[in-house]
Amino acid sequence: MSSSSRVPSGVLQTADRALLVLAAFTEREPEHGVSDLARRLDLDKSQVQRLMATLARRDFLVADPRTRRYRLGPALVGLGRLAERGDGISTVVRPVLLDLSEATGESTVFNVADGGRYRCSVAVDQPGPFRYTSAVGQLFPGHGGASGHAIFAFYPEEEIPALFAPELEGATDATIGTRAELRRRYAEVRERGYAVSFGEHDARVVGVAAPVFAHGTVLGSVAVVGAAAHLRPQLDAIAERVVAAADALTQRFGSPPGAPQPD
Amino acid sequence: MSSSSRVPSGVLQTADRALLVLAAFTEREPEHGVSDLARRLDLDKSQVQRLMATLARRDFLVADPRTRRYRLGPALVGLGRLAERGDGISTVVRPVLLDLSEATGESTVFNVADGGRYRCSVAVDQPGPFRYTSAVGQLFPGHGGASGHAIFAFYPEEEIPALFAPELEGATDATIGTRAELRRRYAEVRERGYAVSFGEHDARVVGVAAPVFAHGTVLGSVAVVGAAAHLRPQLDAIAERVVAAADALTQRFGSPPGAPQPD
DNA sequence: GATTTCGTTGCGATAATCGCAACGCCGGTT
DNA sequence: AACCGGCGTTGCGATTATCGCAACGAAATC
Repeated sequence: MSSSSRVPSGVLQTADRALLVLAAFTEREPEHGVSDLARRLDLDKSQVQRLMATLARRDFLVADPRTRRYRLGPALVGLGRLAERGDGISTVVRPVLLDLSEATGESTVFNVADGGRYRCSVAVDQPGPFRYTSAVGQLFPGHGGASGHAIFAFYPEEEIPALFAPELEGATDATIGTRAELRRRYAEVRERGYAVSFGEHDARVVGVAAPVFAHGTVLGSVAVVGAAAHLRPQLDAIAERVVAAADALTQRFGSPPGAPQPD
Repeated sequence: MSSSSRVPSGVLQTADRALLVLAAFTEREPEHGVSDLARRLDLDKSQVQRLMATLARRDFLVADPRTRRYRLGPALVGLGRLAERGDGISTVVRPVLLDLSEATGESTVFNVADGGRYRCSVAVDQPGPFRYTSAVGQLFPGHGGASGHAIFAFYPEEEIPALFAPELEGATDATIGTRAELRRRYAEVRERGYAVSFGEHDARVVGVAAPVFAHGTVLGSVAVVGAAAHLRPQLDAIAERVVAAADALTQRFGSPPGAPQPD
């Protein structure tokens, strides 16, 4: 063993290390060499080489023959989509939403980015004066709503126009505001860490949303949606809870670089 | 079994089996119990249980506490998206497209489903009379084009209306034809196994596309796009090649149910 | 052209894994 | 109710796959 890596008994070390190798790939570092990763994971070169070869054989990784470095492979694409579609996610997300819903007394949603739009993935409805019931699976245009802002504010700025292009044709400026205004709102959201929408659809409905990241990119957002009268007075406290919930999910969807999973 | 499973030296058995466990999940069978999988993979219950526990600890699987069965977990979502974004995929796809492009003398594209649309993922341009140059990253409405038909013809029929809803509002019937006609075309595509579009965008451009599957769902499609004068005379031969290329990619993105990966 | 760094492979000691068996538990059946 | 079958889980010893070291050739760097 290296040092403190006591595996909690019943965990297969070799398989676990293979998962650590996969988790090492992020948006900022999408490719790794063998020695590279060996140092980072504090494992022997030979071990990492064999792990990566094993992963590559099943197309979980692919080796760029030119650079001899590895990238995430096609096998993960299909699995990722299947994971997204199935309700394994809701098993993880729902408890978090339930907590948030209970703490705030309002409905909560988990939305995931989908092209330039976002899709309602998991929803917890809180019976209240304005029953805002979200339809799981429904697609929303990305440029609107607190959820949309919380997601796309963290996209690379140059990708935004292409993503929104299909929606923006034919949309009036009144619907989405000018590009410049959208960019300004995104800057605000990035600074605060969460987005607030005051009744873009319905004046009495307020949304508060925070981004969920995975491996360095925005994956989706957690939102509280409820009556303006309820939410406005305690906006700061609620925003804090929303951000906390989103951060908790970020941990589950892919640990941020440098923070190993707890034992 | 232990007799014939000679691992090709340099492959870590335990890690490899963990990948086999992941690959066992499909659209048709999105959840598995321990004994269930143990039988299917011909491994001991205890071994599979430890594998799944290891995967679950890193959130690659999640256990439904009620049923005690496992589903694909959130960690795969982030990885899948990252794999889709990075160009590890093109490392695998490009050689296939190059072959197809060389064999047909036309441009080839690999498109992936994205919401109700599809996005150009990898493109190989063949210089010709009509240089049809595809922009990687570009989004197209799902109801059009051979690529779109090859993809969405294999979607569950009940999902189609919701997926296309945002595009269909404001679109004229002339653009997409009636719903009934679309459904009829999809039936054709499913029967043949590939889709042909005769100049929907440009009368001189013909597209031939076949679906790529992963774990039981359509992931995207491979298409040949070229001058009608070239393609029409040899449509059958080209379609056969397109289907072969798509099937080859299906193998790499996730082996279809029942067909284990070769050693 | 020298030198470092890389990815890969061989091999023996070692520790992790494997398979068996037993356990407690739940759900359906008798 | 008692029974039974199947489930997921755990302990444990023999075995075997794994690990770390060292060496190798090739490629990149200076």
